[in-house]
Amino acid sequence: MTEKQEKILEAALKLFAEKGYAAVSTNKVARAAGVSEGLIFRHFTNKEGLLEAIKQQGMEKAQSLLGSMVMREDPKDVLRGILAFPFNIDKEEYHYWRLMYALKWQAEKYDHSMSHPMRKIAADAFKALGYADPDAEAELILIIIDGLATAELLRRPQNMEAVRHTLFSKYEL
Amino acid sequence: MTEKQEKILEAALKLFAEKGYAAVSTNKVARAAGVSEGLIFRHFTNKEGLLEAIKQQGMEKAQSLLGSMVMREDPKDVLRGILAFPFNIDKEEYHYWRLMYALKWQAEKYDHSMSHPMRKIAADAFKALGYADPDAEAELILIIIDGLATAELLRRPQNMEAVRHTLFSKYEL
Amino acid sequence: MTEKQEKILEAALKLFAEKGYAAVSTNKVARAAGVSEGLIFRHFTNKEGLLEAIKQQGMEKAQSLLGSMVMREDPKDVLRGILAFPFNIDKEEYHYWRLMYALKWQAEKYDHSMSHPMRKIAADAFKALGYADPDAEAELILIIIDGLATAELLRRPQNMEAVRHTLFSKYEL
Amino acid sequence: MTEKQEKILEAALKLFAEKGYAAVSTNKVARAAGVSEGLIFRHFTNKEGLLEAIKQQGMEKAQSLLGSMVMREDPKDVLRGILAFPFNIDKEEYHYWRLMYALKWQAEKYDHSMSHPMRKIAADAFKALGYADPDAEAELILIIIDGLATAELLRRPQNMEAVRHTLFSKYEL
DNA sequence: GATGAATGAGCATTCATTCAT
DNA sequence: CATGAATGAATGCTCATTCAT
Repeated sequence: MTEKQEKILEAALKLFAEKGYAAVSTNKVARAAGVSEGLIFRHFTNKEGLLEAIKQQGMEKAQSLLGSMVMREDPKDVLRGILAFPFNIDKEEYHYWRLMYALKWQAEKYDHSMSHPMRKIAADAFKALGYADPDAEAELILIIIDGLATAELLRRPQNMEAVRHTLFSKYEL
Repeated sequence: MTEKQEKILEAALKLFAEKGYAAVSTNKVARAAGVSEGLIFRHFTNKEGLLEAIKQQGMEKAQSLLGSMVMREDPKDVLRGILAFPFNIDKEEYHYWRLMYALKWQAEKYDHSMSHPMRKIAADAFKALGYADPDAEAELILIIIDGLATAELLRRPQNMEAVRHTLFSKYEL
Repeated sequence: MTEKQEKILEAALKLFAEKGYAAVSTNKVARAAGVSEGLIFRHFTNKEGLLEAIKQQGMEKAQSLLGSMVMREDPKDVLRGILAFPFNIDKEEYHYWRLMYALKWQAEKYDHSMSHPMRKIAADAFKALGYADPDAEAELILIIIDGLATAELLRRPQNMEAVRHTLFSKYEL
Repeated sequence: MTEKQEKILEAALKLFAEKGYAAVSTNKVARAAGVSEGLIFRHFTNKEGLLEAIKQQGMEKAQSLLGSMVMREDPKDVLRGILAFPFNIDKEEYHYWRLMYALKWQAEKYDHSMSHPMRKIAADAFKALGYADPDAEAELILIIIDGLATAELLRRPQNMEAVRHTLFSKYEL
């Protein structure tokens, strides 16, 4: 991965996240990256190839995030870890998650299977804690996480700490 | 509103919701509506004007939805009404809500103030029920609704009824 | 000629003169005339038909102008009459002459034969006054008139009265 | 300036001069230049940018023309130089001057200040020759030049040599 | 006579992509 | 590896014109 390749990925991620994949031209990406337009195609074949590379890069980040959750033994710790995600999206990852969430809405561009492993982990935790319907609880917790991440990525509400406290109380965490 | 005008709105709503506003050309809208491309501009001035007309149309639906929630007296009924929304998105409104949720991610195209009134209603209900931090509870419930609507609009999970039951239990509804 | 027909001609003349025939759409003409676009075509067949009608209307004005020149007996009076033209373009005729002069530059749209009769009249006057080369003098005077009209229509120089005096001196008028 | 850039400029100049700026589409320019339409915009940004580039190119020609007039010492030589212009528009410059004169009639597209320096030079010459009203004489001579150029560019009268002789006699040149 | 909905071709411009250098 | 000239299809939009009412 050359320096210019990274510049392109960085610029594309930022622009795609902010304006949307379809609304950003390769020309704009090239200019933002300080690179000739042709270079994008030499390195990534396609505009879509560029998107794919960005997704790949982020998938790795997501995987390591997921890894840290499974490691815990105490099921409450697992839930704490899972629920912590939307409250801890740091600046570096902000653009990436914004793009991933935005892409969800664009039909062909998104792979919905990504959240499957997390659902399994959550269900196991709820089962261990003796919840009545662990699968539904897992589904709900994933849904809540999506809601929280959406709020964090789009509106950045001021009282997120209070929300977090309220939510954690409901699960006695 | 002529017949062709409605055809255009209908086709545009469907396409914008499915593929995203930026990814759908006016040409495609015209063809889907069985109409000449020029007619779109005669009636809606702009591609953006077309979007605006769609939003307008949906805003009215949303307002009547909101209206029915405020009318209730029992705060639990209010919460039931609010939380019922994502479970009751019927076919007719499906495209509209998908578009609205998708547009959220496209910066300039979305007005975030839309959810303000609902937040107020929810906070009042939680206060009446003696919840410790009604504002945080209201924020959380809006976030959960966003998560639920997203799930319903994008993935249509099979166990939504179980999720609904699990969620309502948490609020003793 | 109905009232609306006249409104159309008036509006078209003004717009064509100010912005140029090609740069003005029939839509703009209709709106400026307070008339439906279709009406233009009912009355004038074509956008070009509209232009033709305007030219026709003006041709009549020009002819009556020319007529008044021929009537004089004294050749100096004839020259005075001819040369007076560019200094006496009144408001009502301003738009018409601006359009005619502008159209000259647009190839197919202009009939150059219009100035023929005036050339003849001028040549006769110069011959009567004993000028050495009456034909060349006539050609020159027509050219000067074009220059004067151009100045008057485009730049409206402040010292036109002085110019007029200077010019008339040269011909001892 | 690549070869294709020059082809575009050349073709655009010819077409704009013959049919008028507004009446010539970029598509026609591209086809006449044997070039893809997109290339016009890569090199000149705009259709207007293309016009601007043409004007720029011609302005330089005009400047060198003007330069040669100021150099003369004898005021009669100066006048001869100035008046010679419309009689010496050679083929290469023909299209350029036709375009410039045509643009005059299109309001926003023309900069009227271009003739200012020439007016000053002419006025100085007439003053040196003891003419009664040098400013009016200068204005008149510019007007005559405009008339002559118009005739030359639009009608190419056959007896221009005789006209030239007649005119020069009036100024004893 | 008059309207305005409707059309299809054309417009300036942008786009993703290719390729010689 | 990197550039930037070049392309052709597509885009949002405007145009002159038609036609049912």
